[in-house]
Amino acid sequence: MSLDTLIVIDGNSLIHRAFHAIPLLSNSQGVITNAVYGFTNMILKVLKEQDPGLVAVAFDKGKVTFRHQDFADYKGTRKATPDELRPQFILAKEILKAMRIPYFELEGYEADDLIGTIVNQAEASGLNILILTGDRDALQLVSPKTRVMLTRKGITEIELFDEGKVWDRFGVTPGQIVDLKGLQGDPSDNIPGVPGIGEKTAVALLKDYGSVEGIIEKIEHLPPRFQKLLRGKEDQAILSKKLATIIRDVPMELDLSQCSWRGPDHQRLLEIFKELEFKSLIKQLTSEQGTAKSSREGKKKFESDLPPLETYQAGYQTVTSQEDFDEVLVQASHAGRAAVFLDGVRGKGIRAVYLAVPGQDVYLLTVKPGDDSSHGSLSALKALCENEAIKKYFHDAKDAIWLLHHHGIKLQGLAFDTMVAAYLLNPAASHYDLTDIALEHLGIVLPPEGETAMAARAEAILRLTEELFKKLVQREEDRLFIEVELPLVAVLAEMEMAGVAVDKQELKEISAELHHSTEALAAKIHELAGENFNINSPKQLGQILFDKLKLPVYKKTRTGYSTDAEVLEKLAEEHEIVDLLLQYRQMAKLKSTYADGLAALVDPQTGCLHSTFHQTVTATGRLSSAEPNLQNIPIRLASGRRIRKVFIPRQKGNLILTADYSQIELRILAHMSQDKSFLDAFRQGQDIHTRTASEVFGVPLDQVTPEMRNRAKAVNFGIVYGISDFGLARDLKVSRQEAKSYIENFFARCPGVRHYIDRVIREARERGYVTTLLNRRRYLPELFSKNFNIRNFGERAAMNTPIQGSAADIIKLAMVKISKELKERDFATQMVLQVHDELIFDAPEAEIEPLIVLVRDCMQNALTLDVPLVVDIKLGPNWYETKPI
DNA sequence: CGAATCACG
DNA sequence: ACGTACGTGATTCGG
Repeated sequence: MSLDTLIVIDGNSLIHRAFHAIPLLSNSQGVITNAVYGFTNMILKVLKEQDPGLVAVAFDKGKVTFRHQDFADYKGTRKATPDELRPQFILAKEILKAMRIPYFELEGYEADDLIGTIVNQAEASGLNILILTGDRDALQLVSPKTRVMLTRKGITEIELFDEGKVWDRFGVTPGQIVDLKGLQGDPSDNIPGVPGIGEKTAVALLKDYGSVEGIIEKIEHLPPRFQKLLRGKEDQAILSKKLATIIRDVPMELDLSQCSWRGPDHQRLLEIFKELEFKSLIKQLTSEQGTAKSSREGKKKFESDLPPLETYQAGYQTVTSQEDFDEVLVQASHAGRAAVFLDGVRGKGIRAVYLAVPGQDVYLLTVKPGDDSSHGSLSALKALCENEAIKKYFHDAKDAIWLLHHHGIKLQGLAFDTMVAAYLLNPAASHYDLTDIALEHLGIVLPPEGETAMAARAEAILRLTEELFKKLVQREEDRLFIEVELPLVAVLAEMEMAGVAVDKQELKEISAELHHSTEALAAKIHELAGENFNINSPKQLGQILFDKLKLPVYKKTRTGYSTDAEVLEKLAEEHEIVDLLLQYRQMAKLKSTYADGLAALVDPQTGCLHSTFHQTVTATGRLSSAEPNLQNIPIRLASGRRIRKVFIPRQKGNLILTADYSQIELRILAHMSQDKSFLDAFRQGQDIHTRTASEVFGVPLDQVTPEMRNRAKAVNFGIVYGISDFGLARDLKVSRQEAKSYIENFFARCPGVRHYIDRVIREARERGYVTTLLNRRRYLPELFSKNFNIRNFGERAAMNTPIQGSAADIIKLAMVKISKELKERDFATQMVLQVHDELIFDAPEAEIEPLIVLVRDCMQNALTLDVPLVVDIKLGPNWYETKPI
């Protein structure tokens, strides 16, 4: 803590900087907060780092300053303050009040001048001064006692200027900064300076003559070309200097004791941060509170004279004896429900159990090392979790199931998952941390660490369960949650834990082969290039192709030449290296991502890959798969398809069975649009792409050529994605004109689809969201963007989400049904993977026949549409060799 | 840690 | 006149 340090902040400068550096953020009420967020963030950071004894902020006030009286065009190039920014000044001042930092403004003066005046007085008092600003003009105030912290590009980085640094950077003393500006001018303030004189000249002249006045006085001694530039511009130079000069004697009452800083009013600050939804700042504030206690002495005053932070605290009792465990169980049993927070790490086990029982305290059941589920707290946990009559609420129940599984406990009676519920309420969020959703839905701040914090989490899960369920009911998403998403949690957990068996030997062989192919290809590529370079580096590759070999540049990326497959294919005729590159890329991808990538993740215990299926990631309702991603195993090219050979049944006598929905998205489109042609095609069992070709090209079904069918297929895809002639043209490699005519023909023959698309977009604009067949909801704020591209994106997403999301609804429903049936009927078959429209099973040969009936029935009848749902089933000794039955 | 690239539905 | 398909995850490079 430096009691004799004063920090002076240029409020206007920082807020403007932040406004332009940060994209327009807003809270859920639509209040735009980007500038005030950046401003607050920066101030907090500096206060934390410098820990000053005194702080003050200065703002501009009034439209006309004395500078305008001298020079009407002063700041003439400045644009009016944007509408999004103006209200943020008020917010910033509110925050300053909460931080108990005084701010100054005076009619007719700029922030700079107030800063100059404050600095002058503070220097006289012997204080050390730090000025925080984005405005280089402030550098003129640098002195032995005063330094300037200048924000660099963006706002996160700060550069500290003392006298030496100013000299190093500009070649002048701080006092000469105004002379520099008088000569050079400043376009951003519309200060003219002397035309023709730039930084170099100005610095050289000042070195010799000291100041603008000095130069003018000795104008005769100057080299003729400088004389020419300066003659007649003397007044302009003097005026420019005056405009750039910060005045230091603004007539204001200033008592530096006003500026002494006692730290913020945490409670008020937290209120504002909550209102503005500054989650990261809230976290920062709360965690500082947590650590402040143990930190150095200077912080003590924070504790003594400030109210405690209003974080959410839950009372809790630590339970250790067997009698108490029993008592907790009785209470939970009596209540019929309990929220469970497990403190533990997947794969390592549970450290502690926190139970929130309605009407009771939170209970902490500590787990002693060596405890297992046969005695101690874990046996109580087992009794609780395996009792189906007691409803259990979790946040991220799938993770809990894994943790429980580690201790041999099988969860029964899962009744709520706050993470999944929060996802349904807003599938667009990037994450669903308990802390974040507690803040969003309950308005409480969870403390960051410690037993109290964990107890608070259990309590929060209990309260969130009530709140989120209420919201789901309001949205009519409660059935989707109860009947699909919640039971799916357990299904996914089981799939993950079972994993899919892998032929490690085969994987090794593939890797070795790919090693040889890539090495050989790389050697040839280097030879053709005439030098060795890193083929994996798009930058180096671009230099070889376009600088050295002079191949034509069709496409550039933001950072340089594009070298993607599309570009390389165009260049194939130009140079023989190109085809080798395409092959190399293919092989390298297969090796690193698949052969080696998968091998590294095989569980040595089980010989299986245990992917994680994420249920709260996509905006549309689909699942995603990670570590490894088993939803993008190659199939399109023969070379990659081989990878599927390594996915095998877990034991001898088992087979791989796959079941995929045929054209599910287009069937959903037919159902939702009620388009005559689409309904008819599916009801007749026609090939949908052939049917579309027949419509688009105006020929009978039996005269559709493969070429026509292919183009129609792309049109159908385009419809699902939110078509554009440009995209279709690129995909089909036909002219934009031609693509456009396909689309026009399509809509002419399928008016139901056009009307459907129009309706979806209209409703999305009216309501702000779109829905799926099972009422899954996605908000699309992009529809209201002023940015053309973002708005168009919103419209395409509005068309696509009901289709993609409904397909997700249907397969999820099928998964739940299948899993239930398999269990009830005691099948040994294991569902192992889901790939969006396909399910993969590892099944004993003896079960295949009934399994086919079961799977087909569950999938085709998951939901009744106005067209049939068709499922194709294949069977084989591995995922590669599955054949239609 | 973002950008580029490429694998899937 | 804008610049373009929708939804994901992994690897690699290089600032």
